[in-house]
Amino acid sequence: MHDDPDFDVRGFLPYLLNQAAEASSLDFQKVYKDRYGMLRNEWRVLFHLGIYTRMTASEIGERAQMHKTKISRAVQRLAERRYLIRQRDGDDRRVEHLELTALGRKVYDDLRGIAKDYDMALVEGMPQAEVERLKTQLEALARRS
Amino acid sequence: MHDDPDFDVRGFLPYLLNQAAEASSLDFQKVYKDRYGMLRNEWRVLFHLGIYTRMTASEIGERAQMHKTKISRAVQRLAERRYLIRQRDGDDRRVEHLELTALGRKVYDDLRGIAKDYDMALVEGMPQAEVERLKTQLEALARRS
DNA sequence: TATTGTTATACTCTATAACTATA
DNA sequence: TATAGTTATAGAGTATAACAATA
Repeated sequence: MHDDPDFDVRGFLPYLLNQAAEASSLDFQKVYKDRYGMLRNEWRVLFHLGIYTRMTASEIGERAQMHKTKISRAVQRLAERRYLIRQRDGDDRRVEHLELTALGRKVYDDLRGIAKDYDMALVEGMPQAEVERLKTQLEALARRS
Repeated sequence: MHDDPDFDVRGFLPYLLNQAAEASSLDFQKVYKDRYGMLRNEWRVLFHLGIYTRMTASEIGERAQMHKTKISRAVQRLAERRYLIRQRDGDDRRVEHLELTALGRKVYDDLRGIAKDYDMALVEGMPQAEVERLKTQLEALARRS
């Protein structure tokens, strides 16, 4: 075991994923931070609302695999900045429906455009089919465990 | 741009990488934390010393893409636990050479064995060639930007 | 009793500047 | 002046328990 040659920890998947995630996130992180003063979880909530239009915190939690406390704080800050509005549900008053404001949508559109360019630059020179396979594999890993 | 249909932020690579990294790291994190009270950067320094036997902090920094302050603190805690020893360089007394102790190597061997099993479980059912390609792609993304 | 969302708290992780001791 | 490594500090990110309001 001490001399087991057939496993190199440098190729340990969680390690490689972390390195790749960190390196690939850095520049984009600066964009939503410097331009809009947003944190990562706020960007995540924002883009989910950008896609699904109207969601509750619980729904975002399921989709984004985020704990409710993260969402609660992200929503609060996004509401302060007038990027979203909250509407109490009429039937179940524990629930809040969330939607982007016009301003929030502008921010989303801007960031989505930048994300798109950024994404393309990351996989530059990589055949489209490989990109698709990579993303599918990452989705599978994210769901696993 | 508002209605640009050809980019779905859910497939944004930094996002997918982060989700996959986080999900895939969780269980293993518990092992080095609960069993040895180690933090992530300590595990990283430990396994680099496990592989390269004798390194300076700067060398680890280059290999692992870690800032010197992270290494400094990780080394300190590993030294406190007697997992490594530090030796001043004779020629240049600013430099310290780091090596695992017998205890440190035991810990490394244990964690490496667990990492191996863990890694295999993560890619279970995936053809070996695809695993290799995935890891190569992640290494490339980690080096980029 | 269970669920939606909030608040409090502690810990982990990162980034940066300022420092020391050597060179 | 520059480099190897340390210390201080603030901010970002996570995890968990306890809570209020509602069902």
